[in-house]
Amino acid sequence: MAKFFDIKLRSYIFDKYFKGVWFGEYLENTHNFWVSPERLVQNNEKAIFSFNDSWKVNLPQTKEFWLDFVFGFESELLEVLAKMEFEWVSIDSEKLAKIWEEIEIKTKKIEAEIYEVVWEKFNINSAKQVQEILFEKLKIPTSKKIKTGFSVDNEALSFIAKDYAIASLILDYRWLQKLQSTYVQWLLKVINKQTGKIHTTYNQIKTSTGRLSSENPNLQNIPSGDFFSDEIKSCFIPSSPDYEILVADYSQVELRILANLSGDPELTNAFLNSEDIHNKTAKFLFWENTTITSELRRRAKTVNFGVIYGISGFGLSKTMNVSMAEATEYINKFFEKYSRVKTYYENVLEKARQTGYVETFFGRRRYINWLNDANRIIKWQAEREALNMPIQWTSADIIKLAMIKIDNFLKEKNLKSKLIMQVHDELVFEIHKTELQLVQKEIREIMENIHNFPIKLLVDISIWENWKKAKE
DNA sequence: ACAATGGTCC
DNA sequence: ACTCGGACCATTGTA
Repeated sequence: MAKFFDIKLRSYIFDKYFKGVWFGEYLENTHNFWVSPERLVQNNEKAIFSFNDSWKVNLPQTKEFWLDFVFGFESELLEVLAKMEFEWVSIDSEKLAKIWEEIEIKTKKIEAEIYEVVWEKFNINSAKQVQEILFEKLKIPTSKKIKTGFSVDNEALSFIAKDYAIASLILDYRWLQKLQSTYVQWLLKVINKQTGKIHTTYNQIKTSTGRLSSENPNLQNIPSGDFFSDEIKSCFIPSSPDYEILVADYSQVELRILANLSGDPELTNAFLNSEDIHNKTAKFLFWENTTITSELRRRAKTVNFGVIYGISGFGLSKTMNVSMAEATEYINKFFEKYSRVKTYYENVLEKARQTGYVETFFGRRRYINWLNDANRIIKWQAEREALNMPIQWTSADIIKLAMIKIDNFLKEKNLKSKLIMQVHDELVFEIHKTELQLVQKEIREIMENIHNFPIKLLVDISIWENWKKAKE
């Protein structure tokens, strides 16, 4: 284990991770660990587990992850995460309360409009009741079928919104309701009364792709992009007027990693020439259009991300709302243009079938079990995971390394600035105003040079008086 | 308590 | 028999 200089911090970490759950016997094929609720015994900096087979939990990590957890940089990251959690995040609760009021008023208004249209009161939050109103009472044509009838999700409602005002009203209502219940209300609830701050928990061991997760509250899915979302984000403030919020954001990190891993010349050139990668994809996907509108760029972006996520014609057609034939054509065009990506993917799968695992750029492994399964659905699922994992986990590793290095830097120089949040490819800091130049420069330096890739990593840095979304 | 549905983020 | 990777959370409705 890493040596923790602070006894309080150390006991916090042991509490958090090792009190109830520790790895005992590892079962190679299922990623299952036999664990026990027994206390851990602390002995010479080592956690020793007292066995008891009364519990079994399913943790997604492989044996390699746990080895790294103990001997590699995950243990150093543990300390950084604990410090972030200790610091907490300041929030402007008065402003948040005001937003709550505003949203409440708007919601009431839209609610009344909806009731007026249908001449009836019903619970708009209930999918079942919305189904009844739309499809039975108003006889609106249905689209997507689900288990219990016809879907009334965003996609289905958007589809009929141009003909039926009620659909767009419900969409508006839902959006506000979502913001209110999941974000504003939840944040207000978890603000600590004494400190006025919020306290999230970062989980290091819950995802199967090496990313962190955040809960109670989840700070990694705060919405952005529209008026109220930005209002909510602006409630995240520095802990004192001496600080400012710095957001450091890896630019297109997963596509850059894909370019580095595959060595595809087209992708590589695009990044070396600082082209807009989504525009580039759009240009040959929709070649018949001379100008690339923002809509076409958005669709090309979906294709680009689809490739990272392990593409399939069916899935892409669903997210892009096009026919399967059209989606398949986009995929074919993509692989035609970026042909080395295709070879790279084939090689990954080939190697995975032979060895049973895929690995990240830094050599971490994940064992994939169902690559030769007789059931096609299972097999394809395994293939998608196999293709996505090296990319997503490599980028997760990169930002984790950056967090450790930046923390070491701040510690060594005895600076006041602090890392306060992580959102997958984005780090959020509180920077003391006197340290602004120095720290900003160093953060960029560290993040961009985690590894000397042929295609450099790029970081966008922006400084705000509160937490706004950094530009894409 | 739990399943189904829906929605937000990278 | 109908799938794009990874997360967390709310509400309703059924058990």
